[in-house]
Amino acid sequence: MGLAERKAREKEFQKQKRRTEIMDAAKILFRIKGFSVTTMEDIAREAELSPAALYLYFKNKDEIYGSLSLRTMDYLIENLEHVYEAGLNAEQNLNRLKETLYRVYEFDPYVLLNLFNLQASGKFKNVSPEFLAELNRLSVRAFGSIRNFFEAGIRDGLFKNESPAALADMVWSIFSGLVIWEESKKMFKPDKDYLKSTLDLAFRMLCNGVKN
Amino acid sequence: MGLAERKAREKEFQKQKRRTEIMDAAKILFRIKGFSVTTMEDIAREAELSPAALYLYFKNKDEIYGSLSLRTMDYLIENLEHVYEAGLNAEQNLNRLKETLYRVYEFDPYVLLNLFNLQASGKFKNVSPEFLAELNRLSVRAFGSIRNFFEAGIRDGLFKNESPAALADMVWSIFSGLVIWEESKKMFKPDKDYLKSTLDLAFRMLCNGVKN
Amino acid sequence: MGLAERKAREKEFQKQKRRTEIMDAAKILFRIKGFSVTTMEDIAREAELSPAALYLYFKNKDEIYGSLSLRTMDYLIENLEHVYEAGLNAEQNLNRLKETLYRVYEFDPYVLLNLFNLQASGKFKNVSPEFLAELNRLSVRAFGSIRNFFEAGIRDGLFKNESPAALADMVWSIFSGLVIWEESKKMFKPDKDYLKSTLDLAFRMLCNGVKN
Amino acid sequence: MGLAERKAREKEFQKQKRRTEIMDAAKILFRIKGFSVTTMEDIAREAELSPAALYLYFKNKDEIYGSLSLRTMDYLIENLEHVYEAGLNAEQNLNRLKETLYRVYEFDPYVLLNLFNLQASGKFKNVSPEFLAELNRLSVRAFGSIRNFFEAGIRDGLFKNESPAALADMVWSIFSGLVIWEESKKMFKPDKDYLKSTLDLAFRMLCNGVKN
DNA sequence: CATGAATGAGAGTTCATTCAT
DNA sequence: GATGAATGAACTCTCATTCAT
Repeated sequence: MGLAERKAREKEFQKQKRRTEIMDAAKILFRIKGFSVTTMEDIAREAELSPAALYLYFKNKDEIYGSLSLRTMDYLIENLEHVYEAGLNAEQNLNRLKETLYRVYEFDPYVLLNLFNLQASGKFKNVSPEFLAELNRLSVRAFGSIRNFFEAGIRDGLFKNESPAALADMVWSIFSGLVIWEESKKMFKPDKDYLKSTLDLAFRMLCNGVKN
Repeated sequence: MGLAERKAREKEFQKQKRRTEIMDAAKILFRIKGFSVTTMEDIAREAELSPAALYLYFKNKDEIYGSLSLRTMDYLIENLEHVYEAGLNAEQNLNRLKETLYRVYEFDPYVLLNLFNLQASGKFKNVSPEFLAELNRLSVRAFGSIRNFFEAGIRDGLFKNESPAALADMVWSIFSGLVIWEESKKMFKPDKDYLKSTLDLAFRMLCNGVKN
Repeated sequence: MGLAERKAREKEFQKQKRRTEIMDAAKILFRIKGFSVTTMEDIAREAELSPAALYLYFKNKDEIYGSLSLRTMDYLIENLEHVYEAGLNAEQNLNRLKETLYRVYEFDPYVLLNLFNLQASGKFKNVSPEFLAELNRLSVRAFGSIRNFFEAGIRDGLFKNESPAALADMVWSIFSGLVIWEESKKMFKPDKDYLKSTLDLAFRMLCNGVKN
Repeated sequence: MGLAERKAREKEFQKQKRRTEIMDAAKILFRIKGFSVTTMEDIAREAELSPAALYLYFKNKDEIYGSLSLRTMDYLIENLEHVYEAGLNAEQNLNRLKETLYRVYEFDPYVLLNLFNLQASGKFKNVSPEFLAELNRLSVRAFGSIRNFFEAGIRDGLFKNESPAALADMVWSIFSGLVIWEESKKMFKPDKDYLKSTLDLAFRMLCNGVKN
């Protein structure tokens, strides 16, 4: 009993590890080359497997992308859930939001961007409606968390009385815009990382604009 | 000479017109479906031509994308060149910047986004180094215009003494982030256009943050 | 008017000719090798085209098979419709039926056999339900023609009072059984054609059994 | 010697049992889906083994099919060998033939059909010439048994003086034609079994035609 | 003995691109 | 100048088969 069980767990663990390896390989390539330009062979080479092996772990290419998106979404939601902390002031809370967004960026800098863009488009032929619905549900929830952040802040008198949804739109846009822009600059000077400092600046400006 | 010349000019004009038609067709499709998912046949159908005819006006698919990018870049630069106007206050000048960006967005909402992202990537196999260099030159110049805007504003005491380049980064990021985000929302509710109002809000916040 | 129309007709004719060439190539190969073993490249080679060219004339491999089946079905129905002729005796009418079946065999010896077998199976992934329904409709009609033949013969007192449907089953079975069997013998001795003589014998026996 | 030998025999027995299980699994699937559409994984699942295990008992997929064919052939020959019984009349003897064929059909309704068809075709890449020769030898022998049946009947004055080979062809064709046709009807109405009754009818007609 | 994991070879299909007309 | 017809190259995906464990 003990042995068989441990072996089974070991197996499951190995399988998950492989899935993760493949997803990480794909993440890098999708980021560099884009989804439809990245071939299964590219991913396989990056993951040091044969193309056929990928199909042991994912049903098809779209599912790799899908799993990647869901994973990032989960991470995003998990991190956004408890950002706002009563008792802190406007600066401190906005800072917490900034740090959270930056953490998510470090986890997966690019998939996030295409996420919303892609979920409703006809681009994916092989993705199940269930998956799309799930993705949609998660993105609504993630966005809702940011909106709640501002709602709470306004309620507590920290922020100006603007529409929380509009503020959430704005923060999210600034964040993703920065990611795109700084990522593209990295292509010329791959070593430097401007994101952190530009993000700091943006939140400083934003803070001035939004706090009461 | 008169006749031959006029005919030649007429020819040239017709050719340019066709090129424009093709580019406009491609612009729409790239925006909706993405570059690599859009086929030459799609473009041809949209432009009411045969696929083969496209090759009379462009060397290949990448060149269509390239021309599109350059055209947008030209438009962007032209519009950004004289945004800052001495004698106006911070609000008024930022407003002019906002209007300009919005105008450019209306001209070409999507190519803009991928522009920087794509220029250095391996996505394009058939693009000449010359083209890439040209694109690079233009984007540096466009970005420089925004930087100049802030430099002038700071010199005139309108804006806080932040790094002009960082401010330019920020404005450009906010703008492109908003476009992506609002475009993706359009996929769910295609009729509404939130961009204008979110852009207004963002610039209002920004103004509070940046003005002296 | 005259010219354009003639050209259009010429075009259409060429297209039909190509479709026919492809179908004929496929027919030969499906017969020799079977459907799923025959590759698109096989068909292309036989039709002296590139594999890609096949897709200009048929949506996919299944559709080639489908068109082949429908064509044969049409031919079968057309031939079976007016076999029975009042005023002739049992021998003469059965002879007419035999000749008709033989003619159909010469037109398409093998597709016929798999036809019924395949129409209800899950073997075809890419075939539209409409197509399957059409195929079904045609096979019911073809079979009905043979049943009608016996009904009429029984009504006119030529044949014994057996179930017409059962007699039709029997005739059709004998025919297709003979085709399989004689075709398989041909594989060893490709030059001889036993079908005609075995069919003659079978109908002679049958005639003794069925006539009044 | 006793122990080692018994163990060896036990081993051999177990091995044969497994082979049989695999063949039975394959038989079912080949019948339902056809040879080339049935995958090794399908067979393994049906036999409750891993795909790799199949290769411990058979060299490859073709050999599974081959063994299946040989087994059916053996059964067929064994059953056909002593059908004719001197002293019985035409009806009774034909009845015995009919019952025998039906028994063989119940043993293996489908492999039988393709058997002859396949043996000489290019469908099998991995089948040894020895196997094909063996299969050929068996089918000649099986067919010879039916021919002998009619030879004996004609010699005894039971049947008309037709070519025994032609009569054998006919009987075999009718039988296999009926099986195909009734099997394909089963796809629409899976519950009913018309074969027995249509076979009865056919042999009744045949008997009228062939008996003296 | 049995299998999970892996893969090479090849299938169907698509599409940017060419070229004779 | 314009295009219908054709194709080579590449892509996604499948599956019979192998092999370390």
